[in-house]
Amino acid sequence: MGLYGDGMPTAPDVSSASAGDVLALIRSGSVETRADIARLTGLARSTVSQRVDALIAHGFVDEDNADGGSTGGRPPRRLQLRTGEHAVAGVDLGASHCRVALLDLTGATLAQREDPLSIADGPQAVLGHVEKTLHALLKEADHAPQSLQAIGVGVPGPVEFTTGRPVDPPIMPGWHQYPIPEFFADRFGVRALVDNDVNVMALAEQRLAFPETRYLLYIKVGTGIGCGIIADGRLHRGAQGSAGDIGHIRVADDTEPCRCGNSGCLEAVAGGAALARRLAELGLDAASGSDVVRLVKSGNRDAVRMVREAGRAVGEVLAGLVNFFNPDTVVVGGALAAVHDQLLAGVREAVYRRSHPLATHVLRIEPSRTGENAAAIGAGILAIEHALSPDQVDRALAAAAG
Amino acid sequence: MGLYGDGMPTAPDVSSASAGDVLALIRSGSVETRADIARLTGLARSTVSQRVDALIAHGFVDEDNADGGSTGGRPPRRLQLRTGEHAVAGVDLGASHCRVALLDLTGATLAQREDPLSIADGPQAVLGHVEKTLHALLKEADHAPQSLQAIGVGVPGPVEFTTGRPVDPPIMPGWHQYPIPEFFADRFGVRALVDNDVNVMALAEQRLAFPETRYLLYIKVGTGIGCGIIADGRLHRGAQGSAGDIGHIRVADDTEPCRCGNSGCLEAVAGGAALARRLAELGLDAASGSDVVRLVKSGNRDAVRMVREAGRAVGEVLAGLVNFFNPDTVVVGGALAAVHDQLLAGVREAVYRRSHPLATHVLRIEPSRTGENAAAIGAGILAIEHALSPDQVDRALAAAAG
DNA sequence: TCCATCTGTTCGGCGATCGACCTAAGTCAC
DNA sequence: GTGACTTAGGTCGATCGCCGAACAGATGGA
Repeated sequence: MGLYGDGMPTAPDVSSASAGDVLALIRSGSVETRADIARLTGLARSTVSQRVDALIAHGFVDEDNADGGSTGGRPPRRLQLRTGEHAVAGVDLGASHCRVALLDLTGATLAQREDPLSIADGPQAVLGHVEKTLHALLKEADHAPQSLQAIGVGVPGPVEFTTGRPVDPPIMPGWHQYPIPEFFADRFGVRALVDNDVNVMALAEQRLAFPETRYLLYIKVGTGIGCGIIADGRLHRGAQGSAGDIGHIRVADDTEPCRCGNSGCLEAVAGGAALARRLAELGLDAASGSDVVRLVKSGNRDAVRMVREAGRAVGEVLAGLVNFFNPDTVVVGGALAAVHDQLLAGVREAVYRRSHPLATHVLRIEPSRTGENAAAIGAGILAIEHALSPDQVDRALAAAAG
Repeated sequence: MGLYGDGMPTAPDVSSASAGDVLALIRSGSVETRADIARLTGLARSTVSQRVDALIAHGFVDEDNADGGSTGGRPPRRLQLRTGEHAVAGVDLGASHCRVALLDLTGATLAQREDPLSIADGPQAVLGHVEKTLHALLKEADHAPQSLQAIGVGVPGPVEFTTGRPVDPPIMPGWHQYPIPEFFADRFGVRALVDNDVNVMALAEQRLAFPETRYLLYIKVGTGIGCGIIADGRLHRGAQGSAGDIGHIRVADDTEPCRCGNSGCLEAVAGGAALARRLAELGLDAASGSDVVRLVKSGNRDAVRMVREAGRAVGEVLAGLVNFFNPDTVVVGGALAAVHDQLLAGVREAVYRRSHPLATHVLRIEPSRTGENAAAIGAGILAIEHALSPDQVDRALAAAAG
């Protein structure tokens, strides 16, 4: 079973399966041999072979000739996603860093690199850097540029997903309406999918760590606070693509002023920047969320208390979202999740106190299991799922045939 | 253009369209003639005719022979959903009422009836009443029982949609895990779809009043407060089917005790029952939400002020949900929406103060446009969309052919 | 060694779809 | 009016894709 094991967003459709659908079945791990496919889809074995042959001919599938696991008859030949030539890129653009990862089609990392880079330098500079880095990674992994199938990009601001353009991103001056997909189409000739960074982190978390869940919230507690939403196995982006913007939801009973002009915003109460500022006011050496983490790890009482209270504030808001959205899994990530003992205790405490029993009955609240390149991998997953979508695969086969 | 005019949840898929898909196109209003279908799907005109002929033969489609609207050539024959023999039922079970509506396949009401009936009488008594009522309505509308295609049911509590069974419904004693679909399958031989009443009201509102929107929240402010969620044109039910349960989200700065054991719950602050109780404490004659409405309409100052404040409380919570979910339309309905001038003013005030500009930029907050039988119609729509789903239609044609 | 069992391939048959051709039924220019 | 033009829809042979039966391959077990 591969990375996308049993828990594809939805079990691929089964009736009158096209070649692309067959590939989805193989990729999902629900079938391993031609005979499996015939049994599951109801297609004739001859038809299945035809589909599989086409997939093999175009390099989508590999046949593992050896080892069958016979059950008293001719041993089957195992099929699996071919990971040879193809690759995708996942790009994680942060406020002050840029991470680029080259992944094979199973999601495994072939090569990756992180550099400090200010997003405020603007699209030309930042994307130019990505372009150079990606070429370097392709060389490092010994892949031809043509092997690149698609590119996923996570950016720290709201994006109109269908066009891949940032819309009024607060911390990305110069990026408003910049056509990121066109930039990559011109350079690499492939489709680029652009999404909010928290969204792609949620995607990575669901696909890699919780493949069996279909309703997941990923809360990122870093400098600010955001939320990625997986509904029915797919990313929920909302009407304008700004869904999950929970940093300015008001926390009950708090009047902390926020840079947005309101007061009591979750971000102003529990965001890493706010905690650092308040610790600095106490005379401690803290300028950012990572300083807060350092202080907590060193056992500083004020920092521990503050993070715990931040967890409660997050939990207070989250309790409402759990009632509203009814997820089965909540994942807490971001820089502050590095001290998740303290943070999660506060979150759990508040959620279980305020949410309905029906909603919390099977609810899991867990720390993020994906590492620091979650965003890059999530962006890569976006690219993989585009490149291997049944539609896309069928188009590729039809184009090659015609 | 029919009830489901331009704004079906998603434009029906177009590639290699089956007969069911063709029907979906006709129903959505995106095509009106055979030639339209051929143009839109890319199918050969002969194939289209074959599909349409089958649909006509089985009574799904009618051909409007007259009037074409020629554009210089032979005038086309218009196609439309046949509303002749078929019908569906929509059942709205409330705490103390039962409404049954008989609808044709466009969603038009053929006959309907409402009776006072306590849901606490239990499933046998209540569903027995529905059965009798439905037979009476079929007779009234001069329809044979076999013309019934499906039944939709809205109940005032959480439901596991796939099985149609209520789960721990607080105000429905005796209904926990009761197999409602089986009851109707035994009596009428058709599929019954059971959902929460607020969900079906949201569905009715979206399909009838806001067909072009895909992300809608329907807030019902009645005795309690609940929310129906339309995401990407479909009902969002969450992991356990309890999504939208916003009555016990905490309102900032309020410590009103709630029957759930917590304090400051939205329902305890702004629910009709809570308002009535507080008005009664002021010496006014108020026992329920309808009394509150009466007092507001008669111009009672305390009642007006209280409803306005309730609107603010709803808006306070809604502001957070808008940031999180990013809908393009919010509809406020329920008994208290009868005085929506006061209620909506409070809601809008709070939402526009607390929500992000990006999320509120194109956000509409409007009173419900559907009347008091919204739930019954919404339940009926659930039934219609099941009966006319491409899968279901294809199955029906295949069964008749075989 | 031979049979049962399971996998995968080959190939003829069949049904669905296509598309060329034809008829129907209107508009428009003159 | 009349005929050219345009668009809608039907008819029918050709074609393509899928099915399924027969066959070949490859193993375990009697």
